[in-house]
Amino acid sequence: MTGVWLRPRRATRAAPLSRERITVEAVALLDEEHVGGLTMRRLAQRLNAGMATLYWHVATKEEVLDLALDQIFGEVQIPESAADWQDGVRSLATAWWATMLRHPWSAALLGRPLLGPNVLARTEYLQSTLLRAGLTEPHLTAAAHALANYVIGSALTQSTWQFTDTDTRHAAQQHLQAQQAIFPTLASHGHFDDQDWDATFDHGLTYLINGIQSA
Amino acid sequence: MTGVWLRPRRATRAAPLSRERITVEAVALLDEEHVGGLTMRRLAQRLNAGMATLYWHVATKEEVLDLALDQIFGEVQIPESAADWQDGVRSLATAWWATMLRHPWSAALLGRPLLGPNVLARTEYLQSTLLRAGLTEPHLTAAAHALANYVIGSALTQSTWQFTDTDTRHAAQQHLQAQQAIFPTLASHGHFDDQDWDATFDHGLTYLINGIQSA
DNA sequence: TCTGGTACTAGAACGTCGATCTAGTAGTGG
DNA sequence: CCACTACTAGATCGACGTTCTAGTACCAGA
Repeated sequence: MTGVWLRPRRATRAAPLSRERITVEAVALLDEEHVGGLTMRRLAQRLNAGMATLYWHVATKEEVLDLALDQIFGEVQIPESAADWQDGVRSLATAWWATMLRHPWSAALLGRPLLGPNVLARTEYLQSTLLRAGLTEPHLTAAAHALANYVIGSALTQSTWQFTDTDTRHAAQQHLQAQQAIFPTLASHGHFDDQDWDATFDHGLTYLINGIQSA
Repeated sequence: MTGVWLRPRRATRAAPLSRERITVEAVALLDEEHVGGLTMRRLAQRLNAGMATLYWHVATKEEVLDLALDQIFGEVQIPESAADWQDGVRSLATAWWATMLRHPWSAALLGRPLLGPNVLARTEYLQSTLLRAGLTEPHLTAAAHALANYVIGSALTQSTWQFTDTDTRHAAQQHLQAQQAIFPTLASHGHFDDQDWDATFDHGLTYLINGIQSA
């Protein structure tokens, strides 16, 4: 070769992989294809990398899921100024719930300890808000867990329902109607009917907050 | 051969498989080895059957999980007589929660529609109790879902914690202490400390019931 | 007593997964 | 120029969910 200009540029390390890029791509993949669609192979492929490259940055698939889960909790906006603690708690809980529904796969991934920085920051806000509201033990712990568990449970059942295709939903309703004699209340009050989930969530949250307030 | 008594009994179809036996064995296997331990091969082996035999009775592994999940909800005792609706609701919710913790894998399986007969029967009790208490729409739906979601969320977070080995739990606590500057409330109030989970659950349930009552 | 069909069974096979192994290459500090 | 670290590709492994092939036991009817 006679010179730099003629010699093909050495394949410049294309786009070095990083834990951040993996996390972002994992979230995108999960958003598009849910939990079952995330395989290490597909993730590596989308990142234009091989398997070993992926495993260089990450020990297991579980780690990828941990990273993806904490990543989306970063979207939950922490209230900057709230009129009172009820307002702050309500804002955080609602934002948390909305984020999980925006990434419905997140509910299916919850069976793991949540220790990422984003989760901790939001839990810290929740607990400190309740503390400033004057709650003491054991109310503080109980209230914080109750609120978190309510949000998690709501997001889980709702995103499950959201993932169930329309045919199955209709079949479920008919299944219930057919057994009207056994489940009269469920059948007549349409437990599985499509409904205003936002309002139902907010309603339940109000019950809980009021219950905490008057304790 | 000269007679029935001397002729060896035709290998009587050893122990014909049934959906019930599969369900029971699946629950046992899940109890012993959690979700990851349940494979169709191992399940078939424990039933002294081959793969095709298992798939004759059941279409997919998902079906097995659906059956196992509904099976354990049969353990939840439906209150026969309750002093008032608060009492009935509290009994059901507590029994539900306790059952899920007795089978901690159940929380990880929740991301699926719950349409089995046992689940429906308990949901029917919950909703009919609230109806008899005088709740009307939209309170009826909101309260029923709030209670169910609280139970589910509590069982999920708690069985997750229960599955986390002691070392990891200690590491998590130290992790939190080390970041005391960032998460002061969590660090000082020991959000991840071992605690009386029963009391915490009951406390939160009281908040919710009181909130519903005064609505 | 035969015959066809249904209920049920075993074992091998297929494709894909998470994870690892082998075998490197680009860039950096000495 | 050399060794070292950071990083990469592709083949490979064992296990999984599921399906295929090839039956066997039993029952109803002829």
